[in-house]
Amino acid sequence: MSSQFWKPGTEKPRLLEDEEGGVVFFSPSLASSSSGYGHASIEKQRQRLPVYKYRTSILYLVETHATTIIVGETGSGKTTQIPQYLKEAGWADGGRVIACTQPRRLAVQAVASRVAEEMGVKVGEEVGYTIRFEDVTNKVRYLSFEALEFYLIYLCIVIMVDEAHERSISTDILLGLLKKIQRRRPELRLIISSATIEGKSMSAFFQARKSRHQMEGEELPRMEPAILSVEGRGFNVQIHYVEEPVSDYVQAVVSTVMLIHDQEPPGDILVFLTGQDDIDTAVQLLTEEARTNRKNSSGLIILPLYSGLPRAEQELVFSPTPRGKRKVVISTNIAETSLTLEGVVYVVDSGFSKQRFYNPVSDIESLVVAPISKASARQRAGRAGRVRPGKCYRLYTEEYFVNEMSAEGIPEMQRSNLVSCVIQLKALGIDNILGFDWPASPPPEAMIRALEVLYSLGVLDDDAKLTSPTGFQVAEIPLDPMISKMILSSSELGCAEEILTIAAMLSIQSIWVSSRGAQKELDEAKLRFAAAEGDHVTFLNVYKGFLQSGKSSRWCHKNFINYQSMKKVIEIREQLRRIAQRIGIVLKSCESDTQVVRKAVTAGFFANACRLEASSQSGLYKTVRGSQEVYIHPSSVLFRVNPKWVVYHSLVSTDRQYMRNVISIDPSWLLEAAPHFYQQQRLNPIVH
DNA sequence: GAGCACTGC
Repeated sequence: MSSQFWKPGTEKPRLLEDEEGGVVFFSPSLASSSSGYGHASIEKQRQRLPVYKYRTSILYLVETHATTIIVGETGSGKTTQIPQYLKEAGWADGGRVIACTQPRRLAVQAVASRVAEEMGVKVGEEVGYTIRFEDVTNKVRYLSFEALEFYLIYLCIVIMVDEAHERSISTDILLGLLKKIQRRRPELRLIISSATIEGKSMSAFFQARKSRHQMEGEELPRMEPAILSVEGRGFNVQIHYVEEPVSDYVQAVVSTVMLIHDQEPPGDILVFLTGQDDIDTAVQLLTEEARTNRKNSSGLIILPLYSGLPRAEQELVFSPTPRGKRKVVISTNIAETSLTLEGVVYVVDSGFSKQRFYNPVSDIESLVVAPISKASARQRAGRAGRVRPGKCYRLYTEEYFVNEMSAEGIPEMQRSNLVSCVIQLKALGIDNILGFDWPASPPPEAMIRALEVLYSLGVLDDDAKLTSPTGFQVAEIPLDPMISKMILSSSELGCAEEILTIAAMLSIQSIWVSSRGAQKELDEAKLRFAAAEGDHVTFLNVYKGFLQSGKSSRWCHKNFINYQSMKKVIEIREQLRRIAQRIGIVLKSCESDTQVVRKAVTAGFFANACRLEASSQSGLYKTVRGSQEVYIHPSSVLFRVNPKWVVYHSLVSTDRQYMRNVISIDPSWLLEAAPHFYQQQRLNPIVH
């Protein structure tokens, strides 16, 4: 392999889409290695990608270093190209596999098929992918740690962890695991790809390892990570700051957008705000402003963008801007990483986003508006430079950006509930959870809380080992352990068919069409399905109705139900049913006996039991466990009904703690479901 | 009377 280094070039790279996706596996090459690349035009296109001129350096660094950190913003083509370079250089020869992980599954197939196309093969041949419930390569899914290790040791030779800067829980687990595995298998090469310069802390993480024995004359890569910077976006973005801090960023957004529209040449505007509230307000203000105050404002097309938006409305932002018009998209963070808008030349950055925080003491996750990091700010700005040089207007001062804004966001690991994370590690056979070597350690309180919850569910035993069979079964189900426990209990209670429906319904965002304009109609539609027992039973009614309609989209429309969501529910339910069957769950229906359904829900969610305060006129509940003050969410069918005892599926913590998806229960079920958790004396004074 | 964004053993 050549040891030639790349020398900085002068040519500005042409901009091409950087794909994002899930897990791409390059299976061992069966066909002759490089003769399959028939399309000269594809070759040319590949060579025009910014990453191409780093090809030699990347191959050299991977050859000589155990870990290579590649820093570069999107648009470089690294996701699609680097695995191909490695394959062309022979890394996939001899039955070895090159793997690349991605944080978002939607685009996984997209990357895989794009790469397959470039290589002139079919997906599943030399290029494959693995996402939830779907494994085109048939190599990685449902493996225990031993099997995973086996897989990594004997098949994977290079693993590229893409978008590592996002620091999601799964990325951090993966990084911790890979470091562990690499110690035992020094020939394994890692590529950590990150959009931010945090490469340095990543480097320190992979550097800090115990020394290992190296055989005399053994050819092993250097252990200290290499860092390579790859240029990404094609066009400069000029940054503008405000001179004084703004007091009302929604108002500031409105005036900035109008300013751009008045003074700047054509080009779409992308605005980053925090949530639906902000966005709707801004859209309204801007629409009004455009209508009344400005003469040339007829050319503005103002569109909101957030994930809760109905599909059709979401798609409006992708329609090309008509000549003579200017599109203004007012978005949440969804446009920062998940969606890419073409044609954006101006970005307005409020400097805030909604972020999740977790309090392990109260066991409550909350969503709060918080300042973004520098890394985030850069990512937002970068969205202005995709088609030509752009401008980014930051609604905060330069002084603030330089001196006060934190360099990186807080890793998800340090601001989340960790039950799923702990069970995942346990399932991988990692017993010393508290001693696991994380890229960023989670708060010990959060770890301990997660262990407690899993213990109370009967998933872990006194030695914090997975119980048999419950623990192992729960670990097989790719859902929150409380949901999994609910499914297991439904087997004994004879209502697994119903509970699988509920589990599928709970695992998607919302089955209702969100329509602020037609709120009344939506509420009325909901009433048609509303069950006195609560939201879970209401889900069963909706599901039944959907099936009876022949899975009709018209029926959904008529009833304010999101057809896309229902299709997903059917799909997820089918997948869960397969898993349930495999782990030995008795798939029976309880017909219309809703009591057993509620008992099964209670068996998983007993920790979320709440009692209505006797004196409360306002629907105030307190959690049985921690006496937290909570309220039923206005979207629940039990809103204003306020049964005495309920369990909830999740809490939304805004100005108040709201229980979402609530079901009424009998308190005696709590003792049945978790006698160790609710000792007799804790409930007695309130039961009677 | 109210919903940042993702994923899955």
